[in-house]
Amino acid sequence: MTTIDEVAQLAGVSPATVSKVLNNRPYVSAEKRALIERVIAETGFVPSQRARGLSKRRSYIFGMLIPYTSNQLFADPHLLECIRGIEDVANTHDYNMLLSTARAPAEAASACVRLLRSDVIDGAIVLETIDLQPFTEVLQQHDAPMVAIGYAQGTALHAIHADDYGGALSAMHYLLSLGHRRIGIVSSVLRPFALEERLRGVRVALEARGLCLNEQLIALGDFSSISGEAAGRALLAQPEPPTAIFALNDRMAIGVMRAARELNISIPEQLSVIGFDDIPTASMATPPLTTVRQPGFALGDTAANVLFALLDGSMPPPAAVIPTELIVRGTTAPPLH
Amino acid sequence: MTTIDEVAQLAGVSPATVSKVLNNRPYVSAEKRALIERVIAETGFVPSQRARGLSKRRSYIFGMLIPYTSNQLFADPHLLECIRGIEDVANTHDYNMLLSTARAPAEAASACVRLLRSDVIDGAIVLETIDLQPFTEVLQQHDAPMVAIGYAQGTALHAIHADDYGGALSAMHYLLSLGHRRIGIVSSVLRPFALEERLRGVRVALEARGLCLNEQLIALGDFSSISGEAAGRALLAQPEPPTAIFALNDRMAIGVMRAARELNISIPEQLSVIGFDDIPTASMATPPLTTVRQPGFALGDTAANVLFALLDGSMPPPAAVIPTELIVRGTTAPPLH
DNA sequence: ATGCTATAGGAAACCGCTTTACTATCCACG
DNA sequence: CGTGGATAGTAAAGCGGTTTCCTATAGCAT
Repeated sequence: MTTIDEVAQLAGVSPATVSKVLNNRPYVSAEKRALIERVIAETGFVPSQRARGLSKRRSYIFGMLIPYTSNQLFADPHLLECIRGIEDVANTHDYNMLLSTARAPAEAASACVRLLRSDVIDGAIVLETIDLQPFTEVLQQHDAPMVAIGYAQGTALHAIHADDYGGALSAMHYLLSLGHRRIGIVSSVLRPFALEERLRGVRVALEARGLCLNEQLIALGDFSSISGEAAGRALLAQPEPPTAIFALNDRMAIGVMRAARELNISIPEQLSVIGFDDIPTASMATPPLTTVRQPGFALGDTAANVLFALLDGSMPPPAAVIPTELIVRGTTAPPLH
Repeated sequence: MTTIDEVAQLAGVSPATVSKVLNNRPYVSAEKRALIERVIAETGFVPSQRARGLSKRRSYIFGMLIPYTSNQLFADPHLLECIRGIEDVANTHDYNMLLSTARAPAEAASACVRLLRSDVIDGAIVLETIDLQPFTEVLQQHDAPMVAIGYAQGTALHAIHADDYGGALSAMHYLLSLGHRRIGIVSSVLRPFALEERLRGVRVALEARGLCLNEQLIALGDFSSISGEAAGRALLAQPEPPTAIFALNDRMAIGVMRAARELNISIPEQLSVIGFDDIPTASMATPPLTTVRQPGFALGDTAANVLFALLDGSMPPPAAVIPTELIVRGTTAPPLH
């Protein structure tokens, strides 16, 4: 392993000068700089992050905390996009990402504290599906750079989330404008705040037309397509079935489509379906699913950018909302008659 | 941030003594040890991994390299189990896991070299879906601890994989012993070596009965359930359809079941289906899927253990094969007639 | 010529912990 | 009673970079 001293010796300069070149700082003549750079290239020298971190008081690593319970959630292509966005930004900042999956909710915060105190990470991105409450304390003791992906109300964490409310609102507006009045909703038993916001969008859209959310037309799933299928079946088995179903995520929407097909209900003629997320399979379903796009990449991207802003000491806005977009495809049409 | 010197001062000893306590090493009297431990507890001191790593020449972090292309693969619950197994072992060794997703195949190896040279990681676990060839070079230059999850032939990497061959063999034996003779296979266009091995198991089982693999009875998918559905439909649409279908992963098997249901072919009466992996949804399907269990957790667990063996300098076996197990559930029965 | 500032470069301290000497006791044993 | 070996503890030298401070020279105006 080459060290900075070896490079210095080979170039006939002091390590201090090599350091200046490495951090491209002034007060090095063009010739020496070139010489040193050549030696570095020849030896393939790469500075040790350990040593560098010790002086700079940085580890150049941030933590990504995901709840292990997010088994299905992790499987969500949306999260993958998110991670891609985060990694993209991390790479441009020469940072690496430590993955920490917390089993129990309480564990997450203490694991995070441990990682911070032991200088393993400089900051963290937390998925809101982890209970964020314990993190408030962490922040107070540590004022470490931390951002949450999700709504993190009452936690002093910087929160980044998609415009769930607006997305649901526009999905419902669209269905209503097509003429639908009996609209089924596939929600979930477990209700992260994002879902709460989507439901709020649903309610507000209905109220704007003088309608209200009919409890009978709500079915519950667990985000999986299988649960969506069951929910769809339940809704469609009602004496007066809905003419449209808004599933609060794509996988459940795809389940609903499956249920409809098995009941010989044609989409979109007899039933309109809208999902939420715009996962890759949404556009590949038959017919392709109308849905609300949640830009995962952008979410990850801005979350990471906020994190780095915090690391650099600049004060980013306390919360960022990433816009969503209604993608109209083939599963929506005006109701019959 | 408390340092070891502060602790030493508070306890009235030298930092060297505190270090002995931290690494629980001998030559410290019981009283001093107790005293120091109390001070540590009171101050909440946690040693800095940066500094510790610098002297110990370790970072206590290993890399987990996954190809980003494994979009779907990453979504595979199986991989999740694997990661859980890895993390479990990592935790007991006080190691952390750095996640690095490589976009291009070639990128992976160079990213890995960078991480190793810059002392960010001490070793790595690589998914075999990454092209492992470039890693051989890395190993030669670096002899870093590295293990591959998968078959890594010709790469000098330590390989850990499930007994794909044996699993496929027993699945086929079972179908054949039930009396099936026309057995459809759902394979994949993309053929990682694991799939090759499963196919070999299929062939050998058939040959043992004097049969051979009929090309007509092979359909190709891409591991997703949607592709499995298409493949199932194709197989069942044949003039002389198979009486059993062995899908080389569970998600495609579930697709096959969906195809059968839509064609009003009852399972297991008119068609037997076997999958591979035993993902959680397999047991929740209706009827529950007969499949070959691939113990993801054990895979991750032993991969990590081999890695740590390498780190400690002990020589582990060059390759480890994790046994698979046929789980008979409700989708298999003797053929009709 | 004299001062003053900007540029180049290096010596050495430092980051926080580990480890290698090295010293000082204490105990047993011939 | 001297000697040797274990035990307890510490000072100081790393680990591999960065950074502060200091010196030397050059360029420029006075």
